[in-house]
Amino acid sequence: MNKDDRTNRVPTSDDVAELAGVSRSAVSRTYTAGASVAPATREKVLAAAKTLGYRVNFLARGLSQQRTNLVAMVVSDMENSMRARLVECMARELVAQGFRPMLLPTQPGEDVGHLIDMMLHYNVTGTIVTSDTPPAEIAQECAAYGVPLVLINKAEVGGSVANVSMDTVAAGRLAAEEFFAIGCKRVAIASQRRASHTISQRKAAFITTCRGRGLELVGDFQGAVQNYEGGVEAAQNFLMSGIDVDAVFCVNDLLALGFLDEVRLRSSLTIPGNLRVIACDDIAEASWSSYDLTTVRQDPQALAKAALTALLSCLDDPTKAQPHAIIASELIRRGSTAAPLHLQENRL
Amino acid sequence: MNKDDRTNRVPTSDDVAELAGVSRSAVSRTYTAGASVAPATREKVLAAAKTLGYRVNFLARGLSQQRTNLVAMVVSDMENSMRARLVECMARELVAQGFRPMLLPTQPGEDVGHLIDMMLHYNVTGTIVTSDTPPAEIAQECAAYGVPLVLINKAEVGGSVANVSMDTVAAGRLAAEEFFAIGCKRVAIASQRRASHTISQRKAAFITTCRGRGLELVGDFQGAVQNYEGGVEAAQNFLMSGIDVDAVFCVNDLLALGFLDEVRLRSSLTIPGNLRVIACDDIAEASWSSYDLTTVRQDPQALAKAALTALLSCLDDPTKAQPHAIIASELIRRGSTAAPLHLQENRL
DNA sequence: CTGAAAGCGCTAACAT
DNA sequence: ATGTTAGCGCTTTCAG
Repeated sequence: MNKDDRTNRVPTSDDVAELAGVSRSAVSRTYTAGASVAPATREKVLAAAKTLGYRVNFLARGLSQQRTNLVAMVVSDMENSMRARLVECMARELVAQGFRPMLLPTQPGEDVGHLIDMMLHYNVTGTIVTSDTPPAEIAQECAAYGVPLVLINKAEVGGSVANVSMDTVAAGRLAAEEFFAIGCKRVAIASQRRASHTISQRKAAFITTCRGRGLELVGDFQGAVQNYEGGVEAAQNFLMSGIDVDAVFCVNDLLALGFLDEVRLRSSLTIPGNLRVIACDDIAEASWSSYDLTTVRQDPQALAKAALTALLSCLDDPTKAQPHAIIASELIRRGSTAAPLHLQENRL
Repeated sequence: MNKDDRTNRVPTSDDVAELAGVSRSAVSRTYTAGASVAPATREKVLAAAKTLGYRVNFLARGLSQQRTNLVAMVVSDMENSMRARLVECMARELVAQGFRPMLLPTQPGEDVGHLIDMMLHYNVTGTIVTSDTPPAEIAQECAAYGVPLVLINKAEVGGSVANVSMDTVAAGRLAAEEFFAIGCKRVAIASQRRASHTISQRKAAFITTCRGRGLELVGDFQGAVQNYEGGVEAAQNFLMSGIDVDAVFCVNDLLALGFLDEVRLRSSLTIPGNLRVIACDDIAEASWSSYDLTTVRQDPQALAKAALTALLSCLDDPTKAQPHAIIASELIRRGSTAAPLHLQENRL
């Protein structure tokens, strides 16, 4: 009567052991890859577990193994569908590899300390950061507590932390090359005021290539934030400036959509007739027929896979050099840069 | 030398106790709300903890308290920015209340058993489902293992499970009322083939109200899925049908965007000139100037808050009746239903 | 108010 | 191959 009042409780390995007539260790071994259990006992255990509805408690396991397999995902700005996709891909990859993603949303001005607390309280096995949050603090704490950290599209911290990012240099270059190829002469940039490292790199590469190709850079029109509204604001600044421009390089798709909408709403400029536009990311909206935006694709799945590989490498050997991966960029040509007819013929 | 080789390890309550010259219990009590600790010892503990960089290990705590505060969020279809927002809001709410969201992405055809395994392995304190995954299995398992479950926008299971949803009936009604108010006569629906419960309710309410107001329902044009491509497909079916229509009710915004784009691309119909459109959700894209879509707002934050309230209620007293909440809907009037001039005057 | 001791569910030496 | 034992880090009676 003492042991049987465990009615309706979630079963433990003890319960299974008892029912199967073996020891707790036997049960444990049954669920440990590469342990030595006799097929017979293994069967008994599995049978007992099945009738009881037993599942290993990973938290208890984590406690004794010192490894929870919980991975913190620090994320901000999920409004941007690029971010949302990345989060989804990342979560999928993690789950597929036996990890569990703990979603930690941040906001730009938020207290990072709180975030760190949360991860450390739960003994996360690793951390992945893909937010606009300054990761310096996080990096420091993670290092102090021995938690592997992987940064996605955030190289600010320098070489000291594992990171994975798209090829930002190629992105800027591809855009400039394309503008050159379709015969543009006077180009501009649409960006956000407080540019991140990624954005600065894209811009720098774009500018360098423009110089090399003899394209004249006539302006950098900015919005406050890197989103739709930022694009609207950038377009307003562009239109007010009255500057004559052939082509605009937008630092990301979401901003580009706002830019396009505002230009079409407030001016008589047509795209690609009077103005060609290239952006970065290739979010779903970019391919919608209202936008049909030429863009430099950033593959969220590839990014997620690479991030996981980096994490595994850190886990495997923490003393090893921090891995750095760069995901190839690819130009996706769409309507916003449809070439003038005489050039289209040339390109056949 | 035996205890001091714990160099560079993450500190435990034992370490803190030793440094503070108290027992482990004292340390524990310091971090337990409403425990009785002398202010003096409390100070000593906090000081020691600070110098050591100690944080309570919530997993170990969870093990002894039988409560992890981990909450599983089962999510599918994050492409839809409504979902992405909801996930973000939900995660924020959870974190704010001391829970930690474990993100479990699913895909339509995926194995639910695997999902359940994952939650149960980690002894989640609760589960929130906002996916298109049939929750019947999940509901069953959660009930079997005593894990509180809250469904968002999924009432299929009936009254047996806690759920929170927007007012779908009002949504359909508001749309129909508005079409009536602006003088439409022949209305249609754009939807997806395999309609969920939510969608069916919206449609039913729309149809009922149309009947009541004497609006003629002339068709239900469908796409395969409830997304942009589904909207495109629905529009193609609509255009091919050649049926003359005043107004179209789209079952959600994302689908509406595809519908609008395709209609504008493939026909000479203008919106709202020849065709008025109302949808549901009020995602960010709906307000973009390319779309300017009238829609019935679904407030993700309110939904998230309500879901959390429901979860807390279940946690508080599992025997209590499962809470059901309905979030009010609101019609957001935009350009896609701009009324004819003579009616606009009437409405001043 | 405080410390000792038992226990949460599991794993990992160590014997056997 | 299997059972015994000693933890993993923390909370919580129970004495004092």
